[in-house]
Amino acid sequence: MSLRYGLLGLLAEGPASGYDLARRFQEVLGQIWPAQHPKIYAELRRLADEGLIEVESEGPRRRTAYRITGEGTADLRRWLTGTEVDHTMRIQLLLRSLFFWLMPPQELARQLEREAEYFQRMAQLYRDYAARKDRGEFGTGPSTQSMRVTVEGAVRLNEALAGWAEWAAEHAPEPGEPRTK
Amino acid sequence: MSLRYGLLGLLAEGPASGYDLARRFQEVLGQIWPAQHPKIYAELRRLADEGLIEVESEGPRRRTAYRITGEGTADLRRWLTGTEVDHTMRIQLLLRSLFFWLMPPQELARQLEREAEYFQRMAQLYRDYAARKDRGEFGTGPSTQSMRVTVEGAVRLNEALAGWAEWAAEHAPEPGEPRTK
DNA sequence: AAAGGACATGTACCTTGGGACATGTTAGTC
DNA sequence: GACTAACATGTCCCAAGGTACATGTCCTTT
Repeated sequence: MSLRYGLLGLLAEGPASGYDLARRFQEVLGQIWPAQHPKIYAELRRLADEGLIEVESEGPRRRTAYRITGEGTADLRRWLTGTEVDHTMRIQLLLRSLFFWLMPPQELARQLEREAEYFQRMAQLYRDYAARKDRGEFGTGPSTQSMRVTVEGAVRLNEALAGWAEWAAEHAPEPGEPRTK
Repeated sequence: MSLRYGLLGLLAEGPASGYDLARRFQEVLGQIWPAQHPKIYAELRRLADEGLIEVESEGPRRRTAYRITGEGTADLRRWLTGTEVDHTMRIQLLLRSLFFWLMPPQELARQLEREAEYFQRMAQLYRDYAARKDRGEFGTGPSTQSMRVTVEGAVRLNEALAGWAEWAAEHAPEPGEPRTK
């Protein structure tokens, strides 16, 4: 249901087409909550069928922009305030880290370095985003303030993982042999 | 494929039954990489069919313990060193945070407080785990050292999210109205 | 002796997510 | 006038994940 409410939430900021929404998912939520366009278009049709959104305008190239309805807003608010937050994370690298002891030390060192770089890069990307936001580049309305909070979360998450990858490189486990027999 | 390699990796530490594996997934990986028992038993059968694991022993109550084979070890190592790490996260709370501006301020404050508590609690849980590990309660072998690294990651992640939730409460967005029309 | 709880494994179904493939349009540029 | 990039929407199928339901065993406690 998260994709559904993600779309509804983005539409609460203003009308948008499936293409717009796919781009915004990619930009802000690429790492946090990825969504492919086929799923987005399908969900939009379902939302429209249920009356939670409606067609706002039709443009060139079959572009169809939607707008959230009163019912849609109510449903979204119910989700936000009335349902439990799902705390599952699925961080594949952390799963892999359980098995670092099976990797050749050199290979492990190389991988951890690359990972640290990756998370540093992502953190910087979100920090830049936050700076632009703080300069007022995206306006100062409520939804922009919300976005700022989200971006802060992304920065902190990536920083934490970057720091961890560096720590892990220093605390790398000794290589070992599996108990095959 | 992650569940598959998660199981293979846990079996590399020593023989275990589906029930054991389900418990260990729950204990260490509950938050990081959840796995339900139906999926685990199904995957174990597939792994056995492919010769990556084999039956080690059969006990009371149909208990069937598996052991990893040489092929299984090779396959696991190929995964660890030869495939790209998947960086997607799917943190639902961060998705929700984009829409905090649609929540009544009081409700939002309450939710953020609960979330901060939750992440603090989880961080503490993993810190305790780390402390027991450092005291040598689980041995000192390579796989235990690996586990220590994983636990450190879990601690840092939860601390980061707890800190963020507190920060978010102080930087909560003004409530706003969606553009229904 | 009964009952409850932990042990142990499974089937079935439904939802979600990801990737491949397909198609056509409009605007800009060389 | 031809080409290319970005715009824009979709179908189809497979893989992965979650939940409900089902079944039976062994041990401990009352």
